[in-house]
Amino acid sequence: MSVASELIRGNTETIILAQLMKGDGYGYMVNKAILNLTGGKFELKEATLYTAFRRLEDAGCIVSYWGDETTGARRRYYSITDLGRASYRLRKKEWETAEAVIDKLLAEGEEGVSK
Amino acid sequence: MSVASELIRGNTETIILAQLMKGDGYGYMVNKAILNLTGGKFELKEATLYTAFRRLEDAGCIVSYWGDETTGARRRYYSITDLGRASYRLRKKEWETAEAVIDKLLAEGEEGVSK
DNA sequence: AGGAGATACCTTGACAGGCGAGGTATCATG
DNA sequence: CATGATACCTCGCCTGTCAAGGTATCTCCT
Repeated sequence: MSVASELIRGNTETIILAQLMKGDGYGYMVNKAILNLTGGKFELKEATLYTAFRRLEDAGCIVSYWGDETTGARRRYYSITDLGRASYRLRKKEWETAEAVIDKLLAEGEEGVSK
Repeated sequence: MSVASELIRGNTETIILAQLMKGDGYGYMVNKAILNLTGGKFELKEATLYTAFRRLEDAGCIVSYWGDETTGARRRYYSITDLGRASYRLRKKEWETAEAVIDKLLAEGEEGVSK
């Protein structure tokens, strides 16, 4: 089952930050990494990806620089900042809270739920 | 920690369906039930709640009828349909898939992640 | 030589869900 | 008779997603 993007919404920036926690990366690479990690179940659309990078940079969570490729297409690399690392940890906690809440609420529909 | 609504987005209809799986209910009651279940951590805003009911009804997932209260404010009750029950189960599965994917992607940011 | 496909970036405009702010009406309590 | 709870509804804005379009480079096949 592929993943409904409506359910990912609000997590794209955190997902990107998680990738950058491992080291600098560029857009296309980050997207492929996500695609591979999820076994093809999920992929950020380009427009979504680049607008998320833009928001993260505007917020000071990441900084960017052009790579010095002498061959092939140019690459804009992104590096996570201290603010970005702190933001990642906060967002992850928020996700875990939301996850627990939704799990609980959705379980309400199951039969035989004991009090 | 309260729950960022951006992270709940896309789940409100499923949350409502989960409540209606337990029996007919009206808007205000459903919202209070959610508030209580989450210990005040999460509450649907009225505008969100009623537009979600409208969408669910348009989609044939629920049907509504006016209660016959002889006192107090009038109540519009909602009843889940077979289509709604099927939709609930599907949406719940989709949520579980999304949850697993996001968990995996967010774990990427942790240190000491082995290959 | 030339076309296809991968790599790599970007922007615009539309869409959909959430919600602030406003409204209506009834009832209980102080 | 004012306040707060109950209970419903709508309008218009905001924000994140994404289809569709664009640019440019490189490799591979024919």
